[in-house]
Amino acid sequence: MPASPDTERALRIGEIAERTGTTPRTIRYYEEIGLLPSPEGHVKGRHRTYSAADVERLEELLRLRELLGISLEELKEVAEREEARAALRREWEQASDAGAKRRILDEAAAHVARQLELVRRRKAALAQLEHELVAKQRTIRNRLREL
Amino acid sequence: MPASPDTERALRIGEIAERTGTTPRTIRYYEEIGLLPSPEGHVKGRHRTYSAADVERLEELLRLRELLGISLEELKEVAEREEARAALRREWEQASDAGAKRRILDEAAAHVARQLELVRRRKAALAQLEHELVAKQRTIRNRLREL
DNA sequence: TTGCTCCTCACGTCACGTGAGGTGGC
DNA sequence: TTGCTCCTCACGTCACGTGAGGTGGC
Repeated sequence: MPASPDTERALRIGEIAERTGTTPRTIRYYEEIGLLPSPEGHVKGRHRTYSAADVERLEELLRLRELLGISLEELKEVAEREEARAALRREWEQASDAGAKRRILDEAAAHVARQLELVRRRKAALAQLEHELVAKQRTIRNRLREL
Repeated sequence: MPASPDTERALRIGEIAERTGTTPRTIRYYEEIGLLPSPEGHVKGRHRTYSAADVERLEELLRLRELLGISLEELKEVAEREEARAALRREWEQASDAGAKRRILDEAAAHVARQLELVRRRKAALAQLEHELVAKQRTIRNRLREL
């Protein structure tokens, strides 16, 4: 019994689905359209196994989808950009001079700025809606007090 | 030429779609599934006409859908509840004693409270995401300064 | 070995998009 | 009358849901 090292636990699709609040079908579909990579060492017909890192990546994607309401096609672009930047980060230490480093950081900054922009616009719209609801609530309470 | 009274302008489906940021197809679909009422005096095969009040109602529904991500089935329930409350409001002045008025207001308050709850939960989730992005941004800026 | 959960088709569904072919109204 | 936009089918698509029938692993 080689015994999984406990630090890098292998999760089955049902477990990762539950942890991320989604379904196995959704995860397989995301894999099918290329939004998620085929999990490490998966052979057709056999069980998929996922790592804790996979949970985090999926969680992140689902959150962007849920909160920003972006399509899977757009989400794919986001994921690809993040993957590209992750690859760059791995080469970071050894290869790059200061100019290259600056370019990588500039790109990362632009990426984060784009997402922040979307998040803030949504937040503002929600705040507007909230204010309107609070105003309604006040009106109702005033009328109740008048009775 | 009777000339439209200008206060209650009749809008065509393309116009109301543009004003609410959606498409004619979506509006017809909402009508088809009973989310929107068939517009006042519409005969099959002939043009639909909408009022300014219709624009507001649709805008409201689209906003809830967009920002809260609720299904059309749930949206239908919301719309029906609002319709019922609007009907009650019209009867408000003449028929109801203080007890009935209180019940109507209590129901309205509960409705608004439910929506506020949803809006605030979403806002909190977005705020969390925003904070994480801002933290990332800070990290990137610090690294840039170190160059 | 028994029960799970997992697997792969494959068809169904929700919320529209997109023509096709035809009629209505400023 | 000419050009729009509108009309009603009806099929297509995106993002999965839901069995059907079968195999894998603690």
